[in-house]
Amino acid sequence: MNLENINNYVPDPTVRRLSHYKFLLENMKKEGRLIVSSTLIAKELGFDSIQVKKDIQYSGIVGQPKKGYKISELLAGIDEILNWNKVEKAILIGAGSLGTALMQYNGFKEIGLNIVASFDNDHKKVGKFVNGIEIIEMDRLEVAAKIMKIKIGIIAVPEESAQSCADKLIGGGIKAIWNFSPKIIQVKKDIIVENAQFIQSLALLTYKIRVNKI
Amino acid sequence: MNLENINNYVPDPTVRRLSHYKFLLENMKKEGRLIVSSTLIAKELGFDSIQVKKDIQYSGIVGQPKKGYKISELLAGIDEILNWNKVEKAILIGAGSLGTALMQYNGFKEIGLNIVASFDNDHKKVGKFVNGIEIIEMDRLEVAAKIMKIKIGIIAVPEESAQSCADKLIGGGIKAIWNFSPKIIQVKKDIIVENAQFIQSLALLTYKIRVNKI
DNA sequence: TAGATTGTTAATCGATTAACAATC
DNA sequence: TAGATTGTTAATCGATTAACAATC
Repeated sequence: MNLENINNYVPDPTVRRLSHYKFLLENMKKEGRLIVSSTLIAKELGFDSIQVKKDIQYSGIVGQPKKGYKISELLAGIDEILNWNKVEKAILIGAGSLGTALMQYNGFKEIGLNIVASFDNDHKKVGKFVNGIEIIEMDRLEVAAKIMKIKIGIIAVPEESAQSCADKLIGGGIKAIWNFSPKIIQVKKDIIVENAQFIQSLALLTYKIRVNKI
Repeated sequence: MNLENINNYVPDPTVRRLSHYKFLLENMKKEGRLIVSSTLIAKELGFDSIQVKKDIQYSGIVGQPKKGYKISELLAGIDEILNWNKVEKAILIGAGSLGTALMQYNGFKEIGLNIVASFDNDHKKVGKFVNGIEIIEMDRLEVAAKIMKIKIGIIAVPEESAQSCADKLIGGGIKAIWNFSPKIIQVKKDIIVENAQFIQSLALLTYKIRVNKI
């Protein structure tokens, strides 16, 4: 473990929950609320209040006994941990239905993820724009990624081409890959890979259906 | 904990990994391979071989020392655990870009999830078909769900309407919800909810980018 | 046989949960 | 004040990892 980062370590389950606190707190802020207790967050999200308190500890934000935490401070703390207070450019591979859905989703900008271009090898799609994002020929990926100094690549292609896409992204200097294909990709260990496969999530759902005899 | 199910208990992280073994093993089967060792599975997926061995134990499948496990037996065991050997009907709410992507994806049928209809309150979309799936008026959801005896509902609508969609699904007799909206929905405790929010996954990616100073 | 792999039990690690004093 | 909530330390729980005999 890297000693320099030891104080920044946050468990993965906590990171996942923090993303939910973010959305809840943004809504509360919009409604004009200023202070929130761990009890209320827990109640709204169906979590345990002790767990919420523990999660908040990682942000370093301190609250006031009897009152709770300042929502603005909590939001700033969460954005800091999740790195959502900086804008990061990303490119997307695969302008199929899933890729299109990702381009259409406007929520990414709010948390600092800016999809600047997409790539596809279907010539019918090349040159078109989806939600302001151009679809570019696949062959130009590596050069474009290098010129734009992109660090994040998003893979939204079928299983068969996921590995070759990952190789191209890495060839283009990408450091982090968000993989939506069901394929586990092989990369050098200095490349960060996060799998967003919803098949994993479906496996949990169908497993629970069986166990609960529904 | 339910004693009747105690022998069927499988940890969530194992369930997630099993879904990956499934895809890897299906590919190996296609290539004509009959036997596989935990070492090879681990190597292909970047997992630990001891962990793979442990995961396989949950399926009850026994292997042969020195040789490994029969791929066909492993696949049957995984399908059994994940409940992927039965066909389950599901309905989808929200025929936007994400809903469309889900309807276009043909991989669900292979694991027994059959999306039989989708619902949307946009009259321009109602009556159209996406990949053979009809888009039906929202008002007809509850009655349709009851008639078709649907147990699984998929939510692919914006955050604001996620809760009301969940209520409608439950009103229609649905027992399990696969939620793609960033909203944590409130349900009675006998309803199974699985969240497929990719924002959670993005949080992990951007967190790792910060910690690794990429 | 030798060596790789399985099967199983034990040790370790880390996240969750509990407990409780301090605080406003 | 009384009581709810924070902050922090300890206990528990469960998943991962290690160890090793059994096996072909």
